[in-house]
Amino acid sequence: MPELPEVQGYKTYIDSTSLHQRITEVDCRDTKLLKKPKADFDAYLYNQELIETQRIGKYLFLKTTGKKILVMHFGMTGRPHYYKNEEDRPKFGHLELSFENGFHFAFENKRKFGWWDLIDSIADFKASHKLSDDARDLTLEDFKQSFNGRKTDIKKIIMDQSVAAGVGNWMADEILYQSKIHPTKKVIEMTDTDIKSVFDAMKKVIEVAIENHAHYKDFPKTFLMHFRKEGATCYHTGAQIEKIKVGGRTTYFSPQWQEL
DNA sequence: AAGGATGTTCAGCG
DNA sequence: ACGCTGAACATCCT
Repeated sequence: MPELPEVQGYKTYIDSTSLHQRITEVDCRDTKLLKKPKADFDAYLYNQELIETQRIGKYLFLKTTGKKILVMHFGMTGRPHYYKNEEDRPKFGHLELSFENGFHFAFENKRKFGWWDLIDSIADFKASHKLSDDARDLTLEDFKQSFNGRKTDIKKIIMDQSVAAGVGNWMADEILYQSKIHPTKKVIEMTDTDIKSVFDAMKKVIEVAIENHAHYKDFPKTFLMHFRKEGATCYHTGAQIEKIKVGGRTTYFSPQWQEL
């Protein structure tokens, strides 16, 4: 689930539930999800408050009253869940912060690909992870710049977090469907017009998805998400959606709509 | 019930 | 040094 629009929703959710409350406990059911020793999380979070969040791509940074910034990545199956009663703790809430008001912030993570870390600087983190500006804020100039010297498929490029932070597998398919570009189109063969249409589609997909709270069923009828499965019917051409692998990732596209 | 999964990282190769 | 590929990661869901 969590690509840029989902994580944006998580940010809004956390902002409206979990800020400005003293942390009374840091609970960890599986230390593999922590990039630093559990003792560090206790030392830097206990008795502190979350004060502000910032999202870059799929990463969420939580500034605290303490000396460190808490970073979360939701992996493939993560989401936050704020609750009060112990019986409501989610089954896969492997990490959790408890607050003075008796509520808990659970970090649900079914497949355990998500993690927490503690860092000093968002700018340093962004640089060391080679993250581009968040795709929502990215300029066409920077986007186009990233294509220089690359010889691979367009889908791989837009999923590259150093090109457009926040774009993941479903968004990449949606963006290419909206821009009528074939996922294995080599970027070196793309015209400026092609690149701009991908860029514009990316912006559109991001905003539409955020407006609809990443709830795919509410997306416009013309969005691939409604028929993003093998053999489903393309809204525009009536042809069958095809499934292929691009850069190791399952990819859905509409053959006549997105011609090579 | 085996295979696939919306992500990231890293080793290995050219 | 850089870009690309494929595997690994841990585990649940279909």
